[in-house]
Order: sequence, then structure tokens, then C-alpha cells
Amino acid sequence: MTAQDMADVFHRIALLLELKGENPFKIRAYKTGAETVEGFAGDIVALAAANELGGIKGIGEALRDKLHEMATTGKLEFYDKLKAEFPESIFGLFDISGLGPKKIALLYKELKVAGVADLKRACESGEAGKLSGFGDKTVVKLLESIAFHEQHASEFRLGDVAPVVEQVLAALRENKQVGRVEVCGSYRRGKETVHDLDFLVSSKHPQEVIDAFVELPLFVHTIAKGGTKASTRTKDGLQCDLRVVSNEEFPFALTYFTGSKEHNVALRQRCLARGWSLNEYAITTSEGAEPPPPVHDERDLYRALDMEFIEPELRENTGELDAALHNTLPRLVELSNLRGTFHNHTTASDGNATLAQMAEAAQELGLQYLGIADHSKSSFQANGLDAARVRKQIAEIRALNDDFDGFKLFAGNEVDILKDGSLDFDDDLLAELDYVVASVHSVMNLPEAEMTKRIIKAIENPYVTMLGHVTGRLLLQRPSYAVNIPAIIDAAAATGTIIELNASPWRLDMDWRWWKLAKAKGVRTSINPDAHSVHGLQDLFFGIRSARKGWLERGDVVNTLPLGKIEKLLQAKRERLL
DNA sequence: GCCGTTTTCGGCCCGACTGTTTTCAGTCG
Repeated sequence: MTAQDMADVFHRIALLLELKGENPFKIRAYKTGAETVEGFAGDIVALAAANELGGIKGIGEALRDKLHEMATTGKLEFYDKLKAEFPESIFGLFDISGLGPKKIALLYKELKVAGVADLKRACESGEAGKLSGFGDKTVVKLLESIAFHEQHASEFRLGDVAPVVEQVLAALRENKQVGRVEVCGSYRRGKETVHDLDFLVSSKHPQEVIDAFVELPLFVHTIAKGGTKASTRTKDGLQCDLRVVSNEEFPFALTYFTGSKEHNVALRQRCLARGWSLNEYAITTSEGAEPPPPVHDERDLYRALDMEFIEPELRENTGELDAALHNTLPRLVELSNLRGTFHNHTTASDGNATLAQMAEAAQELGLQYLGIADHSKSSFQANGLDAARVRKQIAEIRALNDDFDGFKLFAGNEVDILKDGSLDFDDDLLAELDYVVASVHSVMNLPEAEMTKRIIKAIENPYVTMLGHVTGRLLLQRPSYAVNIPAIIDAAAATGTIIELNASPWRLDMDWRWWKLAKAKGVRTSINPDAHSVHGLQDLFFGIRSARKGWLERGDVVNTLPLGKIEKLLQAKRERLL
């Protein structure tokens, strides 16, 4: 079992205990236990196996023993017994917004609702509406939630599939029969969600490669298996396809399977104009046409069409082909360009690493600075800081900074934007901070005009350095609240406010589709992981993918600036309007 | 189930909103 597997068991125990109406604090203990395991910096599996888990906050005697059992036997008897009391499909009901443990338990007890399909039936038949605590409006809301859920069925967040991609690529690379290896499809294009994974390899022995592929331990089911392609499924239902081609075919197949479909159609049209026909294996020449130059890799393919190489993230047929013809493609920002990042939480609010631990992790990543932005007081659920605690944290940060060499912690705060657009702290306190992230965390159901006005009011406060997760969406779980993004972009442009690109794979917010507009208006971004643990800093990787998909260059991303320059920028943002 | 400069029990995270109620339970952040 991996650390994530063990954390998942704790998460599920918490859900099952909720269904049983157990002591809420016991449930909480399992949830924090799960988060502690997820965020643990070190090999928790090895430690648990060796019975050397001690003194970890949030892991007491009972959880420690359970981790030991999982690490040594790969199972947990307590969980297996608990699980047997409910059908497996019942977990799906927790993804329906508007449903919590009490309602799910009632639905199961009274109507034998064991999953989303049952729920839909019970809502449509009118049975659900008769239950105590349920009414017409509840049923309508549930049906809406089910529809949203169905719309995104069999989609996966980038963060959920990235570990699978890494494992499969590593396994394919180890195979001696395999030459070139790539992951294609929407994953390679950096889409925020994918519904399957497409792998491509070159080999002279396709059957052997296919046979080895379907036997990989992370697959639980083989959907199809032939001489050059196979389809499998992981335990989470993620479909993984493999195509095997020859080394000569590889660049054509890579382009073809990377897509997008629209990009490929446009590429083929350009080939036709030269008397060439492009498919996933080769370019063929019609009679009388000039033969294409030799193509050994993707770069050659684009070069054959007199184009610059088009990065996979840009291949959506939204202007990239023309830009490639005219040498006006952006030079996309890269992970290695980042020098620091803002919007990170610590144990002061709802993070699980201390200031010092976060600072150390940032330095290990090679960053020169890290912005701390814990929650403000109105975010009670996240243990938000009041003014006194903010001032205490500022002092702690200043003290830590005295000991750093070539690294700096910035004292910030993720200040709640209240319902009327005012901020959770007064300007005097904001002025003591190095920077401010302003975010909406409550009353997300305002009409669009009101929500837009509310956010713009916050942006207009000169102490607001950047706007956090603009739309509040949680991918595959909760849609954006109603907000006029172009109006927000205009306001940000007028005030010099940075719009965050929240890099959490749950958010990736602002969406990549808006960045071209923002860039055209002169709005810059900060790619922020919204890290709640040391591990969370890794989410910068997903943020970079989205930024690239939004055509962003190094100059568009403020946290590519070195320490000296970012300090000046934060200062200038305030002075500009004060 | 966790935690403790109050050490083996008694706290632990609070408030808004919604829809169902007719004073409150459930969900969410």
C-alpha cells in the first residue's frame, strides 16, 4: 500500500463513521489522520511497517496501529468490517452536492438508495421528496447536482491521473523492447481534466510490449488487446490505451494522438494544400507534388509545413497554426522559471506544515521566496487568523527571515472578501503585511452582477495585491459561481491587480481559456499552489501546465521574478494607488 | 480518536444559508 492508499482508507473510514452517526470528533480524527499521512514529508509506509511512527501530531495510538497493520499486511480489518455494512456504491453519493451523511443515511435506510442511479430514481419518482427533511426544492437541487455529476462522469482531474502517467511511463521505459515513449492526448495538452490516457511507444516487437503493458499491476481490467493496441482500466475506472508503432511512424502517431482533433484537421488541410496527405503513420504524396522532407520527430513535421514547433499545450486550433507560420508563437513559461510563489497555508490556519517546514521545502525546490497567506478570521472552518494572530505571525516571519541566506518569507494573508465586497481586515492591518491575496469563500450564490461588483470592490482596495481563485470552482465537483470574468479582468488591469492562477489540481482557476484576454489587457498572474502541506508545493507543476495552455510567457508571470524585483513589484502595487 | 506548562478526563471549530420547519437540522466553507 502506498501512503495515498492508506490515507484513502482513513478518508473512507471517516465517511462510513459519518453514515453511522459516530462521534464527530472521532470522525475528525480520521480526517486529520488522512491529511497528515498525505502531507507527511518522508517515507511513512516504511516507518509504519517498522513500527517507528511516534510523536506525529494527529496520529495517536489507534491510528498508528492501523497504519502499521496496513503497511505490513496491505489490509485493515477494522475498515473491512465497517465497509461490509454499506454497499460500495454509496461513496458516490458524497460527490453529490447538497447531500451529506445524514441525508445519505436516511435515503439508504428508508429507500435503499445505494448510489447515484438509485438517487435519481428516488428523486424522479417523488419518493425522496416525502422523506422527513426533504421537500420539492431539495429534490430539484439534487437533480441539478446529479446532472452536473453525470456531465462529468468518467472525467479525471490532472492531479488524480499524474501519478498513473508517471508509473506507466516508467514501466514502458524500462521495457527493453521499447524505443520512444510518450503520453499523448489531452494529458499531454495540459487539459484540466481528462477522460482517458493515451500512451504511445515505438517498438519492433509490439506484441511483447502489449503483453507486458496489460499485465502492469495498476491495471485491474483489460478492455481490449490486439497486436498493436490495448485498452485497460485502473481500479478507479481510468481507461489507459497503448498504441505501438514503428520508429519511423512515431512522430506522425505522436502528433495524431496528441490532438486536438481540431488542430489535426487544420494540420491536414495545410498538408493537402501542398499535395500531401497526413495520417497517423506518415505523409503520403499525391502525383506531381514535391515530396516532403524527412521527418524524424515532431519538430520536423511542423518544419515540413514551414512552421515553428507548436507546444502540445497550444494545440487547440485557437490561432496557434497562424502564429506558427508567422513566427509569433509565445515562448511559454516553464517550471524552471519560477523563483517563488504566493498563497500558501501553514498550521496557523488549515495547513499541516509549520512556517519553518514550508520555508525549508521551498528552498529545497530551489525557490528564492515563499509567500505565506493563511486564512483570515471569517474563514472559521479553516481556523482563520484574527488581527492579533496575524501580527504574531508577521513577527515570526520577520524573525525567521533574519536567519535565511538568499531566501525570504513574505508575510501575507488570504483575506476573505465579505458579502458586500469589503475585506475581512481593516487597511491598517493590511498595510503591515507584505502582500494580500483576496478570495471569496462564502455566500457563493449571489447573482452575477452582485458577485462581480463585490469582487471588483475588493480589487479596488490598493492593498489587495492579487485576486485568489477567481471563480471558486472545484473541478468535477462544483461549478464556478456566477461572475463576469471580462469585467474582473478589466478591473484588474485598471488597478494593476494580479490575478492568481491557482495551481491546485482541484481548481486551476482562473481557467486557461481566459488568459489570452487577460494578457492582452496587460494583467499579470502569479502561479500559486494554494499549498496546505509541504507536498502541496508540487502543484506548481499543474499551474505551469495551465499557464502554458493560456499562452503565458515568463514575463506574464510575476513569480518568475527574482527576489529583488518581486519586492519592488509588491511595493509598487501599493504606491501606485495610495 | 487526539491531546495535555491543567496529564488520564473533558474538551475538541464557528457561522451563514437553505429549506424544512414553526424553532431547527443539515450542509458547506
